[in-house]
Amino acid sequence: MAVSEGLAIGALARRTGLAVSAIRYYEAQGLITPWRNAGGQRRYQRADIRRLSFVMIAQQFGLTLPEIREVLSDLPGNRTPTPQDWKDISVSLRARLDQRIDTLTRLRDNLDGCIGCGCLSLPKCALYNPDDRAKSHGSGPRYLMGDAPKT
Amino acid sequence: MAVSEGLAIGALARRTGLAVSAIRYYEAQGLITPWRNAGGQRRYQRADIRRLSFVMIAQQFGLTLPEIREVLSDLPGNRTPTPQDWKDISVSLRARLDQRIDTLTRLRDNLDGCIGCGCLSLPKCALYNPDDRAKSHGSGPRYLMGDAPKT
DNA sequence: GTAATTTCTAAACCTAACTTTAGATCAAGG
DNA sequence: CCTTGATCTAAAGTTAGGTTTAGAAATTAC
Repeated sequence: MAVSEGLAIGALARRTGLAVSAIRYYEAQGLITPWRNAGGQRRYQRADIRRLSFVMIAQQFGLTLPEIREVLSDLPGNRTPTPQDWKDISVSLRARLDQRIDTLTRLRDNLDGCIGCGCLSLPKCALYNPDDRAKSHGSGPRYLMGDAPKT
Repeated sequence: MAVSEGLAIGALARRTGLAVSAIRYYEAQGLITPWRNAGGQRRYQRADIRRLSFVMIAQQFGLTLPEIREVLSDLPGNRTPTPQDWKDISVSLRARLDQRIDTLTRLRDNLDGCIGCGCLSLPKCALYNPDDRAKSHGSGPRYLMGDAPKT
C-alpha cells in the first residue's frame, strides 16, 4: 500500500452517499478534479469527501452548481483545505442563506394581508417584486417580470 | 356584448403578466380550466386572473405545480371564489411557508458549528437530515438519502 | 370582403441536474 | 489465467416548467 493511492470513485460514492454518476457529473461541472491512475481511472483525495459534502449542503441551501463552484473557488488550490478554510467559505454560504430567509420571511409577512384583498390581481402587489425571483427555484426558461415573452 | 363572453387567452396573459404558452401549460397541468367558445378558443372568467396570480405567488414560495394544484383544489368548484375562500387557502400556503422557513433557519444555525468541524464528512451531521430534502429545489431525478441509486 | 391579429394543436426544443445504457477496458480474487 | 466486479466514455433519457415553431382556423379591423 503506497502512501497515497487515492480513493476510487466507488469508494468516494459510498463515503458521501452520492451516486457514481453524480460524482462524474460534478467533475464535468468543474466542482471536483480527480487525477487518473495508470489505467485511466479516477482517483480522489480524502479531502474530496468533505468537498462533496459541502456541495450537498450548499445544494440544500438552494445554490446552483455554478454558484457552488464559485463559492468553492475561494478554497486554496495549492494545498488541502484546512478546517479554517472551510469556515471561511461557510461565511459566504451563510450570507446567501440569510438573504434567502429574509426574502421568504418578507413574502410570508405579506401573505395574510395580501391574499383575499384586491391586490392579488395587481402587478404592484408586494408579493410580485422579490429580488431574486428568476433564480428562486426550479429550472428551465422562465418568464418573469421584466423578462419579456415573445407573445 | 353579452354579459359574459369571457376573456381571451391573450387578454388574460396581459392581465397576469404570464406568457400565453404558460397559461396553456397550466391548463395541461390542471391548474386552470377555461371553457371554449363557438370557434374553439379558450375563454376565461375574471376570477381566473386571481387564480393565476395565486399560482405565481405560490411558485415564489417554492411550491411545485402539483402542490399548487392540490392547494387550489380546496377552492369551491361550483361558484366563483370569494375573498374569504382565498383567505382560507392562504392559510394552507402559509403553513407550508412557515415550515420551509423553519427548515432553512435550522440549517443556517447549524452551519457555523458544522462546517470546519469533522462532522462535515459524516452522514449523521445535522445538515444531512432535512425533512423535505428531495423536493427542496430544482428538478430532475435526484439521488438523495433513502432513495437508493442503481450503482 | 379582405387583411392583419389571435388563437389553435402537436411536436420539438430548452435548462438543470442527473441517471441509464452499451460496449469496452481495468483491477482484483482464487 | 480466468472470471467477476469496478470503471471508462459517449450518448440518450428523465423531470419540471416552460418556450418555440409550423401550419391551419377563428377573430378583429378597416
